[in-house]
Amino acid sequence: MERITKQGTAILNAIQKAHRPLLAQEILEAAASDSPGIGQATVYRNIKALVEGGLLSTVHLPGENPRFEVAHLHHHHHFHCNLCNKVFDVHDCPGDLKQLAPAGFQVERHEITLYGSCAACVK
Amino acid sequence: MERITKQGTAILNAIQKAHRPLLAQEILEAAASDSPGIGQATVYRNIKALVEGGLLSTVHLPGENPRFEVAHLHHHHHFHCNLCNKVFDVHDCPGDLKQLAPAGFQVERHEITLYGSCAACVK
DNA sequence: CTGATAACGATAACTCATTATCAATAAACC
DNA sequence: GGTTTATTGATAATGAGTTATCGTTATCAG
Repeated sequence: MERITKQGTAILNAIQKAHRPLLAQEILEAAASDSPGIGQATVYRNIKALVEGGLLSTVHLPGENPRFEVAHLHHHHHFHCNLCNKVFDVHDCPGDLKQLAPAGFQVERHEITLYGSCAACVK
Repeated sequence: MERITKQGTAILNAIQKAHRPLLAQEILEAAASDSPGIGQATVYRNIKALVEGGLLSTVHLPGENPRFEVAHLHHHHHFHCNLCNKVFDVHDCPGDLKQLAPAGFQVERHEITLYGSCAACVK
């Protein structure tokens, strides 16, 4: 990705504007409004390059395809809306969960996924 | 699954003895010690029937293939060992996490995955 | 403006888990 | 034990997501 292209700009823009992790499919749809006719191969190519370049991070939720969001270093979690299936960042965290693990287990990291209805769907 | 077969018994036995969620591949390997030469199609067939029959529950962890464990009703979480890649049940829970979500979001459920080293790998 | 070539789009190919097919085997009722 | 047929095992097929291919297009350095 040495050159600046309309498609690449549309992809990065779509992800930056979303403020939430997007599926490859969602990125394609969002980027298509800026760059009509954009191909899915282009989306995958650009995502891959952006992840490898450290600009994006990959978000895995249980039983879901990977989503992508702008890499931000601070620890956070995710909320999956059961109605619209969108995923949102949750910036709060219950903190240390080491004490949950059985004796003898060393906890290095944790992932929390909340499920329910997002603000837009509750209305 | 109207008949009791050596393979079916080996599969259910393997899962019951594991006391942790197993991948289809792990079930195949464990059942093979009771029933050598057991085929993977048989494992998938039996797993499917056991899940549909309510005896097994499916465990999805982020970015992982489904695992299967004996269905038990109580709320619990999971621990994924980074070294041996086995998954263990975590029977403790921090409790209500509704307050983590942004304002306007309704939390119905949560999933927690802990990552680190299991007791066997720590030694 | 022009040439070199990176990136694109369409589509074929690939990966990997899972499911379907089907002849052979083995439960279970007689 | 014999018969029926559910189940098995080997393997082909499937499905969904992702990646490779390749001719075409468009970026950008000169």
